[in-house]
Formats: sequence, structure tokens, C-alpha cells
Amino acid sequence: MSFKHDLFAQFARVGKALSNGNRLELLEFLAQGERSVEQLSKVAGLTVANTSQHLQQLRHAGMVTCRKEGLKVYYCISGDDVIKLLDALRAVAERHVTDVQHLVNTYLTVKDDLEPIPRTELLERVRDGLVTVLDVRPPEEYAAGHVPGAVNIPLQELEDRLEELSNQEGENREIVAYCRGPHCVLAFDAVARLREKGMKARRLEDGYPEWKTSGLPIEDSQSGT
Amino acid sequence: MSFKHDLFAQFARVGKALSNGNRLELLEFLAQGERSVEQLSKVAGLTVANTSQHLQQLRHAGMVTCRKEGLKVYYCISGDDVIKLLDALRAVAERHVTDVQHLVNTYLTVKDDLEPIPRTELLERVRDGLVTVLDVRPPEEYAAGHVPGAVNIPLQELEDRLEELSNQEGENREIVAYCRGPHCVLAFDAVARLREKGMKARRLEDGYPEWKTSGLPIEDSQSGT
DNA sequence: CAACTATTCAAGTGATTAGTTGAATACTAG
DNA sequence: CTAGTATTCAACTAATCACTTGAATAGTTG
Repeated sequence: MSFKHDLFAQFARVGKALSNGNRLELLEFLAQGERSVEQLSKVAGLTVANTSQHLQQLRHAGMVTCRKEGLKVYYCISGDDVIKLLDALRAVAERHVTDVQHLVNTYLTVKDDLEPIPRTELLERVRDGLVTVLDVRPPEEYAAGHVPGAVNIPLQELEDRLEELSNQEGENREIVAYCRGPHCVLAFDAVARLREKGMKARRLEDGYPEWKTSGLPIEDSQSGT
Repeated sequence: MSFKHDLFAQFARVGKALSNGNRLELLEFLAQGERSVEQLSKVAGLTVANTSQHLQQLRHAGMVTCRKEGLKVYYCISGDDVIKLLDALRAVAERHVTDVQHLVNTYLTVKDDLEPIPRTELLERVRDGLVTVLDVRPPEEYAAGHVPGAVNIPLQELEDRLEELSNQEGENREIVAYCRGPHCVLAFDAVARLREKGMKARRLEDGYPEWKTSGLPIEDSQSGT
């Protein structure tokens, strides 16, 4: 009865692809759109050769596909089911691995500020002009729809475009960051970076999809300040 | 920026738990209910010590919890999100890993017979008395609801209870097996074993949950032949 | 065709992992 | 308290994995 055995071994190949932090990070970036090997290697802080090898493991696991165009090879996620898988993984990790909660507590220090802001509360505060809303998703996703009045600064550009946020009001206004979903690390990351710079930042409780499906107002195309 | 790094490392811990075929098999059995270490070790064909170690890895990844009762320790899946994760994993593997399709093709040989039978077609053929429906899930799940007229023989007992199927009609009647879902290996496994014995067997396209949610008739408590 | 670039391949090292074996722990039954 | 059982722990080996380095491939540009 090696059928079952082999089948589980094949499933395990997909599992193996998920068993390394760097690969998960690569997938996270790929989830936001097509990227070249070079881009990916930079963003993950790996050598190009190493990145290439990880990408090939992901490819063998069927999680990404690639396309050659001129000199560059562009990788992308091979289907929505892969995104679902990543979401499911994050959900399990966040709910069940105590260290994840611990990590979040440790890095996003102050307990009071740590609490993510719920959707409804954010809406009020936006209307009152109390907060700046930051959308850290890539521009394409932002263009397809976003929280009204949100500023779009993809995570990668955050460091370079900090003034756009601080110039908002001159003062140390509170910033609320959101991204693709409640378990998407982008917003965590953004909040962590902003706090490093001494800015007041919190995270929206969940991401854009939840905002949208809960019937709250949205904007599409683009909006500034 | 070790926050992000650490966070991915924690997610990877869950991924690691999924990176071994034996652990996936253990999870598969645990998904069907609480089991003791001994039961699990038998069914996975591992030594007890080895099983125990795998279970502890799963526990550290937050995917299973355990409960001590008298001499035995019973393990179970720690939440529905874990089941979702497993389903997502299977879905990705089945859609994207070509070897999985290849495996299925190789073991469930004849192409014509390979095609799983759709729900609606099964219903007709059951009514016409053309097929024997086989539910390979554990008795508890069968008792909670099953396809009308289905015979319940858990996979483990299949080899010993073959006569219950062949006696059905004397003749080499076609058998349609189903289990927990479209990606559940139990039914694949059952079909493979039945074919090894020279019986005519196919697989229901999906599992009981899909049957139920599509509004087709069901029976609960028990039904025989 | 030669110089250059982006990516992949190949080989090697140190670290991690799966599995085995045998002993240790924790509980039950007599 | 002793004998017996279910599970876990600890120590070890062989295999696998992550990462580095340097060379090879495939494409582009002059």
C-alpha cells in the first residue's frame, strides 16, 4: 500500500515549501503580484542564488509559476488556492502558536496602543479628521478599492516616503495602517517601522476585504491626502 | 527588523509540521476524531516512540492538543482552522503538483473508471439499485449522517469485511466509495484496495459534506444494506 | 561577435531532521 | 507496594536542508 504513502509524500512536498521562513516571506511578496528574482532577493535580504533556489522549491511544490521576459524571470503565485493556503497557515499560527502572540506583544510594545482599532471606530475618527489612514498594499490593489481618504504607500517605499505621512498635519497625528487582511503581516510591519521612527501608529483590526464586505464606504480609482 | 523575521519563523513552524508525510497522515486520522497514541502509531505504521515525537511536533505547532485519561493520552485537532489548513494544502497539491495527478492515474489505473462519479449521477444509480455505496468514514461520522443506503465500513476494516460488499448481489456490482471530502484520501485508498481485489470500484466526486450541503437526501442514525 | 546582465546550476559545509533503541515517567490493578 | 501498561524522554545515526561560492547558461546590447 504505497499509494497512500506516496500521496502523503506529495502533499508533504507542499508542506515543505511552507517550512522555511524565507520562503514564506517570498510568497508573501509574490502574493502581491509578479516579481523578478532580483526584486525578491533584495526584499528578502537573500543572495540571488539562494533566492533562486528557494523559488525553485516553491515551483516544484506547484505554488509559483515563472515567465521569462528578456533578461529577467518573473515569478508569481500560481493560483488563488495558494493564497487561501497561506491565509489558513497564518490563521492557525496566530490562533494556536502562543509565540506568535507573544512576538506581537513584544514588538508592538505598549499594550494600550497595541490593540488594533476596529472598523467602526476608525470610520468615526477618519470623519473627525483625527487619524491618517495608511494603505500599505501595492498600488494595483489600492486602485481597485480602498478605505476612503487612505494614503497609499506600499511597505517597500515606506521608509522613503515618511514625510508624506508626517507632513499631513505637521503634528504627530495617529496613523492607522491596514493591508490585505487580519493576518497580513504588512500592517504589523508598517506599524513597527513607524514606531521605530517615533510615530504614533496602530493597526486596523482587519484588512481591506473585511472592510469592504462589512458594507462600509469605499473609494476606488485614487484619492489623495 | 527582526520582528518580521521572527514572525515568519513562527509561521514556518506550522509549515514544518506539515512538511512530513507521516505527520500529515496522523493529522488526517486525527481530523476524524480523538485518538490515542497507540491507535495512531498502528494506523500510521510507526513505532510508538516515533509517533509520540511527531505528535509533539504537531503540538508545538499548535495543531493538536492532548488530554490524559487514565493510562492513555488522547490527541485531537485543536480547531476547525487546522482542518481548513489541511484542506487548503490538499487543494494546492492536487491542483498544482503534477505528480499527485500522476500518482492517482497510476494507481487508480483504468482511465474510464478513474473518473469520479458526480453526486447527481450517483443518486440516480442508487435509486435504480445499480451500485453499492460505501462510506469509509469512522462509525461516529456515519451515524451523524450519510448517503441513503450507504454501507459503513471504515477503511481500516475494509480488508476484513470485503464479503459484506461482494455478497450484496452475488455479482460484481459496482461500488462507489466516498469519505470526508473531495480531497480526502480515504476514498482513493478504498478504491485502490477494492480494485486490487478485482472489484469494480469508483469514487464519489466529493465527500459527505458536499453531498449534504447540496441538498441531496441523507439518512442519519443507521441504515443497513 | 564580444561584453554584459539576470538567472540557474553544481559542489561543499554546517545545521537540522527522521527514525531507532532503550531507559524513564506516570498511572492502574492486584 | 509490586507488576504491568501507555507514553515520553534521551542519545545516537543517516539523511536532508539552508546557505555560500564560483562557474555555466541564456538573453541583450554595442
